[in-house]
Amino acid sequence: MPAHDLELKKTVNLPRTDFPMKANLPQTEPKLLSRWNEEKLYEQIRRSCAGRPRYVLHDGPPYANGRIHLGTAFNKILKDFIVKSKTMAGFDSPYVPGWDCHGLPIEIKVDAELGGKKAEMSPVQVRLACRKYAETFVHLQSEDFQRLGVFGQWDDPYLTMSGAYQAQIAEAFVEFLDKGYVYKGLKPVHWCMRCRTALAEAEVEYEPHASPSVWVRFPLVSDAARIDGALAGRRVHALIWTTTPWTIPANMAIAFHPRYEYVAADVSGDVYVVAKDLLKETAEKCGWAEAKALAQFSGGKLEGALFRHPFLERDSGGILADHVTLEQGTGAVHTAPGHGQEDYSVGQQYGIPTYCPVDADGTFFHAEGAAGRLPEDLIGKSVWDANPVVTGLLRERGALLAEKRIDHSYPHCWRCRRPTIFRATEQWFIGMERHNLRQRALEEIKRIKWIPAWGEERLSNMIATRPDWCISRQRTWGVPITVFYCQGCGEPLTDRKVLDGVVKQIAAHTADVWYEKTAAELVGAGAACARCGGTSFRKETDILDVWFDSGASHLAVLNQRYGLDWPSDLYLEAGDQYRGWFHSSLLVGVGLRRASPYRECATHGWVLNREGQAMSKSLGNTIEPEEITQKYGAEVLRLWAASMEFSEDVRISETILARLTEAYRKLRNTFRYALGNLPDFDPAVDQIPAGEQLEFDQWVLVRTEQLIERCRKQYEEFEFHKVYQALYNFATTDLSAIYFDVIKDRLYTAAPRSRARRSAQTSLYRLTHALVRLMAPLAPFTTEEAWGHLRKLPGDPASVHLTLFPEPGFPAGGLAGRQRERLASWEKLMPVREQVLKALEVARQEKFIGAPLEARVRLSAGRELYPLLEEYLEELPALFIVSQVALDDHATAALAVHVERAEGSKCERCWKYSTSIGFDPDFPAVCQPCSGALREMLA
RNA sequence: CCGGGAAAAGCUCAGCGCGGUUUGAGCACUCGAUCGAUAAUCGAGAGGCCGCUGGUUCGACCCCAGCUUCCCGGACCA
Repeated sequence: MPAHDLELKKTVNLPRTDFPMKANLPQTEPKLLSRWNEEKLYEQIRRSCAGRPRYVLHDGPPYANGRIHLGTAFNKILKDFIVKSKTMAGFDSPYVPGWDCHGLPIEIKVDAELGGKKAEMSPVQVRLACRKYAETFVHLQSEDFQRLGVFGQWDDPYLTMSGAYQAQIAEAFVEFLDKGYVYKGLKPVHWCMRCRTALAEAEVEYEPHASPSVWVRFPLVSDAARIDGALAGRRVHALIWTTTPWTIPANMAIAFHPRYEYVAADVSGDVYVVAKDLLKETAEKCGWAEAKALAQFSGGKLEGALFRHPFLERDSGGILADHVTLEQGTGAVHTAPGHGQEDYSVGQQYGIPTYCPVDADGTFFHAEGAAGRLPEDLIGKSVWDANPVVTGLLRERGALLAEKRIDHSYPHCWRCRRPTIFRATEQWFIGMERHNLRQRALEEIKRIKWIPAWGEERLSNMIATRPDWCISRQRTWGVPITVFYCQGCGEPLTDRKVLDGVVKQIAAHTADVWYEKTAAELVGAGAACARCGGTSFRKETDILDVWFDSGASHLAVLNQRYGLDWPSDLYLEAGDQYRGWFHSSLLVGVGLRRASPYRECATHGWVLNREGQAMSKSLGNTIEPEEITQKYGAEVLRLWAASMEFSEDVRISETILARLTEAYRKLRNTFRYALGNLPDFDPAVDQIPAGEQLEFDQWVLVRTEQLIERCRKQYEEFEFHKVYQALYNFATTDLSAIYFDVIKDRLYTAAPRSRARRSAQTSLYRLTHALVRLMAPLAPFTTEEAWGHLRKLPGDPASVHLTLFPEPGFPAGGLAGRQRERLASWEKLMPVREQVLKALEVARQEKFIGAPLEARVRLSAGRELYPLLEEYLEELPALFIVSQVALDDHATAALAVHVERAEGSKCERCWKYSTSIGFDPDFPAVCQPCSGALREMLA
């Protein structure tokens, strides 16, 4: 390169900036995070929002067990989008994160860690171990979430195991009790008779087991003709099959499927009602030589029929249930509500008592709740020993038609490995019909805004059909059900004053106080049993369902303590929470506050892998958030979350992340280009009023205004993927491909302080100022970095996260209406530009030109376009990035583009071809405009 | 099996509350340009039985029904 070229190059205003091209996110993000921490940025944001209208997103507590996964990361990032965008839209939007700390999964993990030691430990010691376990993961998860750039009150989150929260849970229970929602009832649960304990689903293991299966007949005692005329006067029986003969004493009903076809089969005089499709198999099992069908009818006919228990003095009614199947048995299902979950729920529907004559040891006793006294042979016998006794009784009465051992998988206790049983135990319930709770909840659902709309139907269906809420668990790690029982008569003590006193003690000492103190200490002086006047009590040992804990979060958190209001504006969780948190929170809200704790409820989808399948640890197809932050940076993970339509299931894969990394680079380079061309631009003095800018620079500002409008609206509607696409398309198309490319010549070659260059810089500055803020909720790290490199206007805070979104009128404010109208011309010129670029491409393919600046473009156009092109002829070379543009006088109908070699020679400074090279003797190698610029620079 | 949801270029998304020309964008891809945004930038091109099958209609990606696959919750297995 000749010496004078070097000299000329120095006079070109090339970009320079400290904003690096390479982000190095995994290294730079933690630095920014610690800076934000030191500066207490979240608190600054809170202070800056004082007095604004409030917008409360109430955080659903993740379970404090294990590290975060992509699902929880996705959830938190989405919440952060909402909180940050609401804040920047002018709301006071605090974010108080929380954790769900009680419950079985933790207790089981701790159990496993403690092993045999647990037996020697007191409940308080076990609870302490659970608390420590939960604390560990609260801290780990907190760090993980903060690493993602989620802003919030991390130094004071809500924990369901804190004393205050536990007291709130207990208080909520007491209120439910006081208002009359709570009752004590029986419900079958997995029960280990050796350990004398209820077992959760997670605590039973299925192992092979041999059971004595039996076919038993129940004679019909109601009018057979009502089932079918052909049965009048016949000896009709229902025929049931069961693998647990010992539950026959607890039989209370016989269930039929409402839509299946049944036949009444004559077997040597006795008539048996059996599902049509199971007749053949049943005949084989029972050894019937001949079974003649007398009648056929649908199961619905059997509802209300009465059958006599084979050896007890009571009748079992015919009922209808969808759970009856045709896979095994007879299609007539022995129903013992005290010993089976489905039997129980169908029993509830028919108002059949949950009768359970088996005690905690698994032995029979004379229980209340059903007619017919058990034979003394059974009393005191364990259920396993009772099997032969029952079959013996059945055989004696001629009720046993067949018996056959069956090997099947059967639930066993995970501790002692013994087979378990289903046994009705006393449980606490919240009655869905009490005070019309169900109906009121359904009404309330209609008032909530659901995003997406189908959420309403989904939760309504669940609430409409759910059974009463069983809120008790036979566990240690949780909030105790704070009820006492009279030692004398067993009556529960539910005196509100006493229970309120307990709540206070929990608030002061955590719920451990329930286990540390005696009943007498907790009750205090002066309490007496309402029934017998007794003054000595024992404590309830059950704890509350953890869904009750988290369902009460709105009571514990949306209050003064956290500076929040009840109800919240929004809940946002994955779709599994219709069964969980959305559900329990609504019931607690409607029950205790007569309204939903959320005005809006948004759902996001599940995170799936590349093939669209669920990720699970057992399949080993998971990607950890930490992996992504370490390899790509949290910003890329956030862009991933932003680019997805979150209401549907979303996918993640290496390919997707690679794309996003590239998109990230493009966005970053957009900022870099703008910042690189602004080092000598002081917005306080160098800005040109919009009305005095070049039209093309006005045009890009108006485009920016449209972008602002769109983005603000889409943030408001939580359509983050549309914000992302809008921002990204704007950066790639409007800016990189068009505006930046076109103004490059002016920025580089015009005199630094010329109006032409300052006009472009003004647009660059203003659009960057807007763009950085628009993108801040999605990309908090990079926008903060860019903001730091952008010169501030008076009033601009140090952090972009303390700013508001740009107003739609911000970029081109001061532009007169007439000027705005003129910009429509530029929209019309854009298609012309596209055609010119195509023509240049053809010329390039033909090797007629290389760089576009070697070209002169000759246009001819029809009547419509010609005047416009003529008007803007001066601007066209810049817009097309060619050296010259000529316009043919005889206008053709359609636009035609001809590419010619540019006239003159190449200016060594601006590289455009010109006939004015050497015009200025002082600068012989440059064109006339360049010499002018050079003179200006030297002056 | 029941309740809810989803299916469109390789990827991420528009579009279709009001059915009507060959369905769009960006990225990725291919080819080319540039070497003054340079581990950047610009241009052009090629990619789609709009999951399948029926129906309504003069006409369907769009409306209706059924099916297939996937996801969430529940039931069953127990």
